[in-house]
Amino acid sequence: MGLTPYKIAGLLKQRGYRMTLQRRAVLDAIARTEEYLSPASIYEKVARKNPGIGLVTVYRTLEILADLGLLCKVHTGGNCRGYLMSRPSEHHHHVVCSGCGRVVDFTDCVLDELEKKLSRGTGFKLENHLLEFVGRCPDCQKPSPVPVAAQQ
Amino acid sequence: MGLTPYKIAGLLKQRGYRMTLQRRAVLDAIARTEEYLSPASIYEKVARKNPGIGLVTVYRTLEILADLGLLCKVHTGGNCRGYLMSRPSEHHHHVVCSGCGRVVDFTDCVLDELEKKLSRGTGFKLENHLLEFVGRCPDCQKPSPVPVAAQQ
DNA sequence: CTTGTAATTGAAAACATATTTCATTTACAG
DNA sequence: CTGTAAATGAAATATGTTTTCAATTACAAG
Repeated sequence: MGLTPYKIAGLLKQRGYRMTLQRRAVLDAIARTEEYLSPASIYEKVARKNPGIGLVTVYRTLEILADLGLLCKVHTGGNCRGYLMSRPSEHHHHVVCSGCGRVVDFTDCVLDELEKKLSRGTGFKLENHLLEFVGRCPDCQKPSPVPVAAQQ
Repeated sequence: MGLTPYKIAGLLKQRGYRMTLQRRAVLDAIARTEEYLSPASIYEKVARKNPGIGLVTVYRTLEILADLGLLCKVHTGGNCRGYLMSRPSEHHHHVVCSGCGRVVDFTDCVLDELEKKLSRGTGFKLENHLLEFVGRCPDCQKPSPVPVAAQQ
């Protein structure tokens, strides 16, 4: 499986960033979570164990992690600002649970053929794409779902 | 082609909504535009011809239009709050220009097979998906691009 | 063409979210 | 240890969206 918080610590240092208690806490919170999280919920999670940490620090840490390519964004959940630790570092997409926010990755992206066709058809020079599936995870399909965590 | 502002006026009435000058203006602004627009840029566009209109009214109108399924959202542009008049009413996706925001629709969505596979593989009951391509439209590929309009 | 009324509007305030500023603290190289 | 550049937190600011409420308006019914 992917990057442990420990490995990431090294990565940060390599890039000239320092490893602080606060960054460690943010990393831990995201890494140990299967759902995507909003900045506010990351802050909440982190502040529970580290009272005194500033929301600003969470935002700044998120910016750095995103910059290093360690975070994925989830759009299909409400506010388009859901963050998630990047599991596979190669090209991948997400299946997101509309109940609990849990995210599963998949790497078999079948869009190459369509992309070529669209490029020919529209004249666009395609650079990127966004693909997410939304549905109910097995747990949330049960009568009394036991969600990983209530997602706003 | 799709829905004219005129037809939409009828649709609004059918649903118990009234047709006001302000809603008309918002509809016109969106319908005559090829790019996706943010609430703020819609307001700006509308206010140019209708000074005195409130930004609140734009938000409320957008909510109604979205509720009626007449608007599409664009995520790939900066803020995930880009709105666009829904052209084909059937299932479709977008190709978005990263230069000018122009949007082209396509209806051949090739995700059925992948969806089935993912559903089997993950146990998720899939409900929906989000697919957008981003690239440069022919105009914006030119040395001195002549974008439809500068996007925020 | 009136008239009554419920829907709609705009201004201001409230709320939510995100970023900047700056003095203080801290990680860590030397 | 120590010096210093990086990082932090509080407060202020900025940006985006929603709520509240009195005044206005669309339009159905007479």
